[in-house]
Amino acid sequence: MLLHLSDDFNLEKIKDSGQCFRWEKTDDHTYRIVHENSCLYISDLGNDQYDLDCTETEFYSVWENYFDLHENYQNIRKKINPETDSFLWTASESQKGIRILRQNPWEMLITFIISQNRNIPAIQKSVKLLSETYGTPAQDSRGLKYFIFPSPEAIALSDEESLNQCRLGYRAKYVRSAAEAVYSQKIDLDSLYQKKEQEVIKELTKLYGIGPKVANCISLFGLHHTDAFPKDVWINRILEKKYPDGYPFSQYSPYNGIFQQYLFAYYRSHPDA
DNA sequence: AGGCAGGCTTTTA
DNA sequence: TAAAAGCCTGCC
Repeated sequence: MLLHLSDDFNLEKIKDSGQCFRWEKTDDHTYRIVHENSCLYISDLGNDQYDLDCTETEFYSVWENYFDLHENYQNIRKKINPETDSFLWTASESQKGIRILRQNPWEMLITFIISQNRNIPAIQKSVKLLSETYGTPAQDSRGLKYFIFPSPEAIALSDEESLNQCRLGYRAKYVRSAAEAVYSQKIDLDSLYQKKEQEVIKELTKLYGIGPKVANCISLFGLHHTDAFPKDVWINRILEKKYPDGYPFSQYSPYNGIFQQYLFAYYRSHPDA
């Protein structure tokens, strides 16, 4: 189906923002995206037009929500004042087009445990290996195979040797432990959607291998708590250099997480800014 | 109690 | 060789 969008939407910027690790560029304008049980080819045709190889029914039941299209990002960016916060304004102008995807919380839990102390290509590699080892195969609209992200059960019951072959390193024990916690219902991820941010972080950091940074990533990217603010090495450098007198979190609530993405993506592409 | 150094698997640049 | 969307453990 053909889709016209007037709000911020840039596939390349979303892909490069480091929130999704199962996007694959298939040609200059097209990405193949795996989300839960579905797989989508989406092409940027220019002039705010997009071609999606799905039915309207599937678009409205799956992808409209996945891309967070009910939210107006242009409007959110109006909270940024170029006079009082020139750095965030520059970052947002440069990186507008990023959206916070509504991804699966269980997948984000595992993905961001894997992310610690690694760069993005290495994260993609492990997520791919996990999916190919423990996920269910399916066929996309072009007849090509893709893998649905593994269930908690599949990882919780996996044998140690094959899990180690997913190149998780010392994180393998964290991944297994998290899978066991979800599989045994020691933690109920869906219940976290309604809870307050502070409570969510508290629950998540109880899990082995999940500290404040990863918990905030799961909250932002898996539960769509747009006020969550992951502080990684890059963000800490920004806060030190650009906001020595403090960052105005309360002013930007409840969109701290969205603005964090602009800062993160901008600083990574302009490390000397 | 709370803070901090050291270690950790593997990949990437 | 160092750094990478960090966290755990042990020591003070």
